[in-house]
Amino acid sequence: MRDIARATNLSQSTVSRVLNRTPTLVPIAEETRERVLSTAVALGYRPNPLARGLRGASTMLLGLIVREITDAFFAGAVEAVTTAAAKRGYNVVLGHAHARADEAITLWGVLEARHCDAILLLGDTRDQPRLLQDLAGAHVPVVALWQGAQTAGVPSVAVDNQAGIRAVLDHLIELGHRRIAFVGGSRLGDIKEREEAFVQHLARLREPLRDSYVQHGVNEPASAVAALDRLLALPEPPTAVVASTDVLATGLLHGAHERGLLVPAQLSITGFDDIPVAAFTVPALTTVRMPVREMVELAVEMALDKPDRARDITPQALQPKLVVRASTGRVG
Amino acid sequence: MRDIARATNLSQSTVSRVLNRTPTLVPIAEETRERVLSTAVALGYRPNPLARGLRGASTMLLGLIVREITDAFFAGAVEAVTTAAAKRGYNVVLGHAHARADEAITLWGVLEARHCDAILLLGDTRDQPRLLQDLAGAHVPVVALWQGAQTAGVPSVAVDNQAGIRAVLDHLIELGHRRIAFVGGSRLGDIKEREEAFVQHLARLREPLRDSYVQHGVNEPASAVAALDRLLALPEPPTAVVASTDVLATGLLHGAHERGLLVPAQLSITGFDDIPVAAFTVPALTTVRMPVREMVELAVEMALDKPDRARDITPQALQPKLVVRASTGRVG
DNA sequence: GCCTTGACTGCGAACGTATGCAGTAGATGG
DNA sequence: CCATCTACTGCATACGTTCGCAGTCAAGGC
Repeated sequence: MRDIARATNLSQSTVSRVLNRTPTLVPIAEETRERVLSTAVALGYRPNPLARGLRGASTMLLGLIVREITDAFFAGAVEAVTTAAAKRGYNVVLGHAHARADEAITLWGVLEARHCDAILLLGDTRDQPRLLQDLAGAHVPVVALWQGAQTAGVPSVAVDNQAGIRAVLDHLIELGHRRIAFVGGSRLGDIKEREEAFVQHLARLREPLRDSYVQHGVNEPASAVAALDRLLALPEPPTAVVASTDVLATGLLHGAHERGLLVPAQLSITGFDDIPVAAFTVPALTTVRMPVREMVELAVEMALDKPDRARDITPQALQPKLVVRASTGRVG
Repeated sequence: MRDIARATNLSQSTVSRVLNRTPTLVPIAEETRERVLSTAVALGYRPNPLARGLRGASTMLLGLIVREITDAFFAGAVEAVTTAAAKRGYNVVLGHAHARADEAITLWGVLEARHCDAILLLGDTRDQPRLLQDLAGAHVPVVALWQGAQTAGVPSVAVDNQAGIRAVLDHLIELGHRRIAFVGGSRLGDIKEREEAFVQHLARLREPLRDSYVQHGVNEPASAVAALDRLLALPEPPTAVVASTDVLATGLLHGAHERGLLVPAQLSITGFDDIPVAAFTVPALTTVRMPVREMVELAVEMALDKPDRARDITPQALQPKLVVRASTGRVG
């Protein structure tokens, strides 16, 4: 920038004012503006975000803490975030928490130190109350995604898990299923909400919930395989299994095939999220499509475009949509 | 930092020297050091990376340009990178190129402007010669991963694609297959090397390569399904298909199932990469395991620990390993 | 012709850190 | 007792910006 000032015989401050097209208190001559801009281009000027941030201005950095990036669903979400951020000229600083909340806290500190303009939190971290506490007292807008609906203190964007589960259950009931089991990945956030929605909706439909029909584990295919084994060992094994995520559903499909069960003839399986691979499993997975892009867009908008109002907004949960494919069929 | 200086009645410069445990020219009294450190902790001091970078020092930022983060394989790689970077106290700035090389160029500029200490390039970008040109003239160490072996100008870490393909082919031949086809995702980098290795090794084994037995597309399951259709329509359809990636193999499994083909009884399918879901497809996928962590660790080491020597190093390609699962069987 | 006004532009101080160089003690040797 | 050396510590500046404030110059009103 100093080079530009020298080349144009102007002061460095004037150059700064021109380049920021800022709604400045003082006016700038049109001729000067053009002269500066052209020489800026000629000299290949690139602003230094470090110096800008140092002065307290925007760093154009969006912090992103993601709990488990290996998860296909979150990978897609990260993509959506980078896209939405890039659209606004922002860069994304990625923090990976390895599913360990204490690391998330560390990351949090790091990102704050980096003066990110906003921070997005992907995936549930409510098992770590201290993190949310820190977050609430932060001087950077924070928006949480996929933490479940009732996140206290932190603005969040959620999906209507109840509606999704209702759609899945109605679909299975309509196909004649009565023995429907649930496989959850953990007891956190969205997963927990889906489990509760499962139990509640079954009760509302006056369908019995049998013993041990709700299984837990971690959100990995292997865990689903183990849960399936437990379900099949029951005196009255289920004819349909609702998985709380597509990742688990993938494990169920695999487990069923390994044990010689035909899907959907002998066992119907549903997922949740509609990750890209869900359309290409064997058989293709009936699941609930998550409006990832919409949710991310909304979150980024909240975080960057109207950060001051973010705290007040409690957006209604966005609506998911049932996608029927080949992994569900009439009870056999 | 100034607060610490005030609290300890020392100058800010001394505090800086202590906190950086720098091999300083001038010595520092042990007592002072401890006094500074304790008050630093007490005041909850956090260094400001912006200011540090401004002064020309390290920003502790690792730039990461990834071509397609939705790809399950790259998602795993990103995880490995964040882990390796965190181990060294580095943060990762994520750039997503959306498979568009021109965006990668933009990102490149952005990351350079952010004064990243090093930049990692994930996935092939050799279709954009200008990018590599810029990279070669960069004043930041750049290391490329999964660009194929013969990357000119830029230090890179590669996998021995030939060895992987040889292992797959030997395995299939041993199972009695003679009609073996190949499905590639594109004609770039690793994929291209795998295709070439396929053709070469078949020739070395004196096995005929039939017409149209090498199919192309993009690296998505749907593309593999289309390729499979073309292969099955041939007068002599293959008994085994080698996919250049697990993502494509997933599509092949899906396509085969949809068309009523039993895997592996009627058709054997192999992948490449061993993405996490490969062990849980239906049936479980025979594939080639990519040493992702080792490769990433090596790349990060090259980029951060010995950047000056990075340009000279031409690491031998790391060795992949055949993983036999259930998607391959004796020719039926 | 002088003063006011308005339209610009430049000056200079911050932001938080790193570091060369100059200072200031106390210790030690002559 | 003075000079010299050593072991520290402080001063000052630079890094590339932003922005409040002061300065300059021409035009216009009286």
